[in-house]
Amino acid sequence: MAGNASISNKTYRVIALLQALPRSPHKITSNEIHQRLTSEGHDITRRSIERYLKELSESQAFGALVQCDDKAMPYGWSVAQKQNLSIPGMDAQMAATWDLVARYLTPLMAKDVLDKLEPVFNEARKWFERHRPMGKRYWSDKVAYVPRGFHLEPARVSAGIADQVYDALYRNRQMNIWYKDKDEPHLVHPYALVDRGAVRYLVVRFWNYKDYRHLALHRLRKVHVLDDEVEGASTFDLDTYLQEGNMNLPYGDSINLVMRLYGRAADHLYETPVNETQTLKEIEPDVTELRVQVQNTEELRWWVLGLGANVEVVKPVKLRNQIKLELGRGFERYA
Amino acid sequence: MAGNASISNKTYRVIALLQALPRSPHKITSNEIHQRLTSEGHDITRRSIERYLKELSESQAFGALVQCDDKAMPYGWSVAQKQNLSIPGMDAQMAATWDLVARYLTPLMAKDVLDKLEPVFNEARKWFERHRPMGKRYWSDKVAYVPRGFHLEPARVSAGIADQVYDALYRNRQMNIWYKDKDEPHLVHPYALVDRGAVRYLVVRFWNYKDYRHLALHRLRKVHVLDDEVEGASTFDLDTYLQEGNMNLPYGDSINLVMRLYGRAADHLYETPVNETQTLKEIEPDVTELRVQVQNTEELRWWVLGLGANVEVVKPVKLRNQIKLELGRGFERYA
DNA sequence: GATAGGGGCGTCAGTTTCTGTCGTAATAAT
DNA sequence: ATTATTACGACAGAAACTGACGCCCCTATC
Repeated sequence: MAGNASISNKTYRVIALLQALPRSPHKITSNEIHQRLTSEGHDITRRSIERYLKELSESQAFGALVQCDDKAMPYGWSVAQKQNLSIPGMDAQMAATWDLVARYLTPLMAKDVLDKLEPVFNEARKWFERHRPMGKRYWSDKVAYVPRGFHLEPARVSAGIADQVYDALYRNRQMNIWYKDKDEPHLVHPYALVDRGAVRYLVVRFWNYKDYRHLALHRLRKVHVLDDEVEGASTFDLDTYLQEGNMNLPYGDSINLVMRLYGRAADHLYETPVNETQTLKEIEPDVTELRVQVQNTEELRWWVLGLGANVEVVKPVKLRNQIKLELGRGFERYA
Repeated sequence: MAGNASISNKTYRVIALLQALPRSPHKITSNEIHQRLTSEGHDITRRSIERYLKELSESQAFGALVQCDDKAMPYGWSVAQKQNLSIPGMDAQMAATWDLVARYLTPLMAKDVLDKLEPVFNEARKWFERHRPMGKRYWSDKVAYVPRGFHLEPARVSAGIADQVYDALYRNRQMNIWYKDKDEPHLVHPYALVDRGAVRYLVVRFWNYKDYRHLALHRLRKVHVLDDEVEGASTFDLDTYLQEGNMNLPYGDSINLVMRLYGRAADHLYETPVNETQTLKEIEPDVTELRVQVQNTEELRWWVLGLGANVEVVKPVKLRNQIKLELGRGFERYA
């Protein structure tokens, strides 16, 4: 034991080892683990690591947590696909929370992202399974999540593509991409990722071009990450890029909205205000006046239009006229 | 060592111990841990557990993971507030995924739920911190999440209330609640939780009443879980309850919607279809016909209205007339 | 298909560390 | 005041862990 804080305690070594393991289908050799642990300050022989791995993979203690692919000779070790171990462990509250998170995210996020979260959700599900009160209703039968708003299907991103894109983005690497049905790869420099809920866009610059382009992730057929660095990565600033309106995002001027709400239309705003600047005043029976400072965006217009005849925009006049015009033109469609 | 699979391996014992620890501010005594591990099949003395706890709380290995409250005599052990340890450990993909999940959920979920997830998000954040490429842009500077739809603030639920409600619901326990500004507690039987995004409702029956009521979680000021069982918990069925329209949820008849979309309004439906029954056909230049089978709900009408003059509902005639009427009445507001 | 470099694993013996037991002092509970 | 619990130091036998070494098998490369 040299002077530094080298750890010769099996427990710590094993936990560090477990943390070094990738999740299947990725895998790692005992040699790589050895290097990694050594670089983390553990003073340990490779033999010990081999022993730990063997023991863990044979133990039933945490249910086939550690897997070994011994088909090819440098064995590949990994954590089983769906297994997960959290510290602190699950309890009722946490399992309920994960259950809720799963419900929230399932309609919202792309499949490939959900797949990554699956092991955690699975851990929560298993907790319920194990602690299921006999003859009683299951937790998930007691909870419903019914989000507001109309639901559209998220675009599908093939497994593995997103991983590589994230990797390139994270490590500032150029990449070759096969886009849509083009056969030729294109060399691009990735700068940022913009998630619009259903669709994720990658902000890139094509080789030899100056301008930024936006690629929808689900249109990438194949990706190959290169070793060359992205040029100018440190000068690109996503915030200002978005603020400049480059992606038609809902950034608008701040306006002081005054709106009349009829009937029960205002009810939900008491529970869930637009933001903290909101004030509501009942100016006559069944008529409530909303005043709030908001961004003047496309989404705001959707929201107002969606409320239909239950609302009337008073100010700003410009927005009032826009809404009026839109309603009028819409009505004409049906004439 | 008796005949059964009792585990006398420190590593496994310690991991089991770590999983038995609650997260601060909850805490557990060494005696309780002993009971729990024993019931899980570990054959171990309390002394060993005490030794493990001491060792873990003094070790720097996982950064003050285990805490001890030694102010009062049966010491209270816990996992530190923000600490978390996942197996398998973080990698770039997973950290990026958690970062994204945090972005998705932050505007969506109530504060108390987010607090529970904080340690995981924190673990991801720390991973980025540790693997930050020198002088390079931070991961979170490369990613933006800009959800579609107009954002309303989720209602606030005080910390601890939700925990107790979940607990009562999970364990089928009656509870006393202090609702809104009423001073008196009410005895209720909780049956289910319905999450509407911004607001969570608890389906309960008040003591001595037959009908079900809905309580918004953020209106509960205080909760006291009792030891008495909920009556009739096993006969209550949330699904049918909701289907019967008891909560004005967006469950509607299935209809075959035919709609004309003008200009670029149809574009996003190619990327993010309504559902798998959707078909799109360009019937004339700049006019696309959408056919899809959907639930005829309030949210559908919001969506259609929100699209304003860019769409025209063709069928069903009933919906067409509703939309027409709504647009007409809306327009009149501005006359 | 020969050969070299690794990788996996059996063995061993010294050493470390782990464990249950017991005793004591301090702390809560009654 | 008295009783039950708890924390913790000490100890010694037992268990396990470890690094070293060497053999054999696999794989890649020529």
